[in-house]
Amino acid sequence: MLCFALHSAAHAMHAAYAPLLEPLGLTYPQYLALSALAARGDQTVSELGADLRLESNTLTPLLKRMEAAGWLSRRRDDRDERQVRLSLTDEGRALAERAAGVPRAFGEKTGLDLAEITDLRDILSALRDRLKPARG
Amino acid sequence: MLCFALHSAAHAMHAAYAPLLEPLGLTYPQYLALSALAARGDQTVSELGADLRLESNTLTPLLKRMEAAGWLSRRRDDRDERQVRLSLTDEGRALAERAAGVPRAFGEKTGLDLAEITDLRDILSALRDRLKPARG
DNA sequence: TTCGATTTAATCGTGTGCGATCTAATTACC
DNA sequence: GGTAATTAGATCGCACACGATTAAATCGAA
Repeated sequence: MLCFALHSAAHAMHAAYAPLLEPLGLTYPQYLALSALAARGDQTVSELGADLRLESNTLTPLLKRMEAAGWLSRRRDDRDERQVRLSLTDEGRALAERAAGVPRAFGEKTGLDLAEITDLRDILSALRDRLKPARG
Repeated sequence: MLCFALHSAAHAMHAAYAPLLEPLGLTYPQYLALSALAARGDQTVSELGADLRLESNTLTPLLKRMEAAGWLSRRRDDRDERQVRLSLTDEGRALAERAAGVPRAFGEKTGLDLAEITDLRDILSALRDRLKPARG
């Protein structure tokens, strides 16, 4: 069953990430949001959601917790007040830098070499996009 | 980033399964539990947890919902009353049969051929076991 | 220009997941 | 045989994740 292999591998990946993120005070989805904002700069909630494949009903409470932690600010856009613009605080950017080493530490845990990691990543990304195109 | 590819592929897999399971009234974890019990026969909560890589704090409420739906029974073992034995009802077995076709329908959605599916499944299972050995 | 359609977040309810803790039952050891 | 250690589930609190709905802002067509 491919489905269970995929499910349980993602599960194990989560478990492997947890001890790496726990010292930073981050959950895995928070880490993804922080990294996306650090990589792409300020974004709206929907833009971030398109990147992470998450809806506002998931992101809103997650982002509020990150705002309460002092890592980002949420402000209504002046031009279009329906949109909420997200920007990392200095503290958030500093945390993102500290978190930048985490994927390398995870890569070592996998026991795969760089080529294997790249191949697997591409296969999974293609599978994801076939199952669920971004913004669709 | 392998981690995001894995995370988002599992996410997309979930989304692809949902419309297949919804007519049966099953969530994805419930489908896994039902399939495991149908395949392996009666099990205790910990045995099922070892298969699915889940703890009792996750399984107990899930199994109670499935018991309330009439798909399985939970009974303390006579020999060792710490253990709870799970067995599918007739209704549960019938549902498991109806659900047996779901992986095939999912396989078609992936657009992969059988060899690709098998390869990917083995790679992911091996990765999972390296990250998090069963029962350990 | 105005009123309906669309877009964007937020809110609510349900269902996982897990760490920490609890209770009850069983086993191990002196 | 009695007490400590272990084991099996259950409970609690927190954090996602999503479907459905709501509210507000904006857009568009008659």
